[in-house]
Amino acid sequence: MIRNMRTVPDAVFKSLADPTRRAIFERLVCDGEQTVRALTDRTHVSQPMVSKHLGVLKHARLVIDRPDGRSVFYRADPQGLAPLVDWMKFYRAFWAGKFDQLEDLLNRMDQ
Amino acid sequence: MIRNMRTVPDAVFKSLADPTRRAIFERLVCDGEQTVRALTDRTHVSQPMVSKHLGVLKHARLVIDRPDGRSVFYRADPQGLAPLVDWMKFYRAFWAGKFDQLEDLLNRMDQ
DNA sequence: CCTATCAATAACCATATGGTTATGATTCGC
DNA sequence: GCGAATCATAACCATATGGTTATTGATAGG
Repeated sequence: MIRNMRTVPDAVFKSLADPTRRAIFERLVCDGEQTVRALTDRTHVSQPMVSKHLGVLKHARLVIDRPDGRSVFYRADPQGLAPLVDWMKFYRAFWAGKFDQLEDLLNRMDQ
Repeated sequence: MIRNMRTVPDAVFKSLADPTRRAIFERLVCDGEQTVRALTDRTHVSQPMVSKHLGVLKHARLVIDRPDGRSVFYRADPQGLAPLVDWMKFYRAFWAGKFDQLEDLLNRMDQ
């Protein structure tokens, strides 16, 4: 349980720490599978940078790539957020009954 | 709603990206309020570094400090995780019914 | 084929970041 | 009051990181 917190892949936290990278991830979530080109056209950074960011996201298993011809399509992978959810679960369990505010927040997640 | 994703404070994501900082935060969660000294004794880094990390966590509103004499006690603030929860909520809403795995994970958060 | 397009790599740069030791500012115990 | 303890800041260093502009390696199209 507690050991879980240590085994959480750093990669996920590090990946989501950069706003540009989050923006790319959000774009993939909202607009679905897209090529590097399409993503580049919608960010303010260069194509190589987009490729780099996608590489980081891929390493963290937050996105999945699908090469097709000379294009490479990327899509968000929901399972990639599992480590984050597990990490939150730990705090929820620990704080249960102690801090009502967090409890409320997590309850509202279930609306 | 979608705008929420942009207004999420970077500070929280950036704070949690560093493993040493997460370790300090986890220590505060598990063991409760502690002085800088106590925290320093339980990490492998120097006292100034612990102070710096605590400064970052404090800026992200993940911890609260309480000076007392020459000691300064720090404790974790549950509300500080709210931005993270909101961010997750967005993905839950977006993926609801689409990706069962994430749905299951988030449902299990409510046990 | 020859060229244009696409994505990844290389080479490079500036700055942010995590770490250190030294110093300062308070406060406590004697 | 004086020395020791506690924490923050300063000064500094090495490396990681986000960014750029070439360049390369494929593939698609005329």
